Amino acid sequence: MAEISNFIKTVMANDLESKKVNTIITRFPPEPNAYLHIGHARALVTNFELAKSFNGKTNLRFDDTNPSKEDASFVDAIINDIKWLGYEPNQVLYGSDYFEETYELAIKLIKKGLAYVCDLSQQEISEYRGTLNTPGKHSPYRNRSVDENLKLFTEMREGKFNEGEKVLRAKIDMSSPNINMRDPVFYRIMKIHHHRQGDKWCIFPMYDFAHPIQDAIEGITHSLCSLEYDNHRPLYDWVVRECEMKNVPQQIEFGRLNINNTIMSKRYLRQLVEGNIVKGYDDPRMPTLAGLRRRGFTASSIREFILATGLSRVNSTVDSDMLEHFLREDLKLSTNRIMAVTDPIKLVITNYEEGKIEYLDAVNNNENEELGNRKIAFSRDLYIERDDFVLEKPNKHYKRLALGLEVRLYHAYFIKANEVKYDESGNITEVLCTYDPQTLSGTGFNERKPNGTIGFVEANTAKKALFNKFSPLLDSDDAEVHFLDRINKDSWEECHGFVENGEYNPYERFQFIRDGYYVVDQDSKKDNLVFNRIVSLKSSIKK
RNA sequence: AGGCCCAUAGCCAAGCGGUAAGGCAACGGACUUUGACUCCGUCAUUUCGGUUGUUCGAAUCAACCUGGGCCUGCCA
Repeated sequence: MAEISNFIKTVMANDLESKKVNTIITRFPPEPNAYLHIGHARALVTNFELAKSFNGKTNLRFDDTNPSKEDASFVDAIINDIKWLGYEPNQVLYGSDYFEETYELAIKLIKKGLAYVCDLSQQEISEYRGTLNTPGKHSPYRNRSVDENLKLFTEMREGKFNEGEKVLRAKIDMSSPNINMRDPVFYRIMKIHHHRQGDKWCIFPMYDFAHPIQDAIEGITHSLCSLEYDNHRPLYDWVVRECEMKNVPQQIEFGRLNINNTIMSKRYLRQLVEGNIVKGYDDPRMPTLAGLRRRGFTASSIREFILATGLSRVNSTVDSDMLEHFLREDLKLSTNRIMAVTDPIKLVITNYEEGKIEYLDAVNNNENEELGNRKIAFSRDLYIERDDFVLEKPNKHYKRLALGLEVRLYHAYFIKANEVKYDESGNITEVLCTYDPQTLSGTGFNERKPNGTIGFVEANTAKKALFNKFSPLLDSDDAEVHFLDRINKDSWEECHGFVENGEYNPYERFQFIRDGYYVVDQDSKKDNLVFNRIVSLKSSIKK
């Protein structure tokens, strides 16, 4: 098991030391407006693993302070993904459940003279705020009396004003070089139904006010977030201090995780789903946890990937090879390896008895005897992968079949290619071979070395299968305009092939000997894109 | 440009004043019932973005420079 990044551990350890505390509580605060994707997994795994390593706990808290963007439909999916990843939240909480306390704290700030109701329009607030280079100026409403603010704020809550008419603002410093400190808005009016609170509220706290309060109320010791909240930390601390919260959480920022050639933006993922380019957030092409799960990724491989990849105060873009590496690592001992041919070419063993089918012993996994053996069919008529055959051996590294060469058929015999048949257009339709019965796998035959080992499937018994060659969703650098177009065209190639007719359980993972292909199960009742297998061995083809 | 943050190999990432961990990728080779796996080897010394400085000693400290990121929502 990999360990959590030193960067965060060190920060944490120092902090614990100075506070004389010996346990921590973290929280994972998704906004319920999308599915979790592999990028979120960094925060997710980090929060949970960190708590675990300090003997602490992690709360799941839905950050639902803006009802215009959120709805309940993502809540279950998020909980499900977290559990699938192997984590059990200490509590499942909702930011909106603290609205009453949050409101009381706003009153407290007003009484302390640190918050005021402002009548400026949105645009005016923006103008008064100043720019990066020039200080802002005070709102004309900044010096309202405590009593007047109290009255107005109460009326805001009672719904006496329209959206946009008034907001509650903190009174901090309009000339601060940190624009977040220039009297930030803490409450706005939104006459919208909230998925959890119903119509109880028409004023909603902003993230900057609500989040630190929620953390403090829950006793969160360390509030991890991404780099862009760095500028908000002074405000976070201000809120905790001025609200006189007993618990003082520490905000720690770290970089986001990206994976190359993978599109991670919520906006684009939403477009894919809503535009019906993919079949939902759990489509195997999606980088969501649900999509990766259907693509065959294991929870443990994702956890290990996140831990191994580390984190720091830099947004990182990790090679997708790394993700696949950890999947292979996880599957290599635990899965059966069955054979399949994605782009078939007929292979006939001319010296094998016509009409006979024999069943050979095949090891399910060379590295894990416990997985046992299975029987695979073998006969005169086989299919092999089209690019496992070439007329002439091109170089010394070529370890597949060519005319005149002998290779091993995996789990079976040595065969030698003697002749090729063509169709009218000159395409190869059939390779004629002879086999050597002495060379059966497992018999210890070692008088000759074959020019490699290739996979095959017995033609009469094989199951037809539809494969998709998966290419990851395109790079986020690509121009927006071409975005959907490209995904549609290039990310999904189908091909018809065969899988050996084994007794494997269709819902069990196995490794398949070609990299980058996924089996499509057409028989599924649900839809015809059920990916129940992961294809994870490293590329067996080198050009 | 005002403020803050960041910079170690193709990609991640340790290191926190004592002479550059590890992983992925790549490349040699051995082995092999997949070219996988495993094993062995290679892969930052005009070296840590650059330049100056402090120091017996600097990736680590300081200053400046360069490059990148974030911030002017009643989003989170």
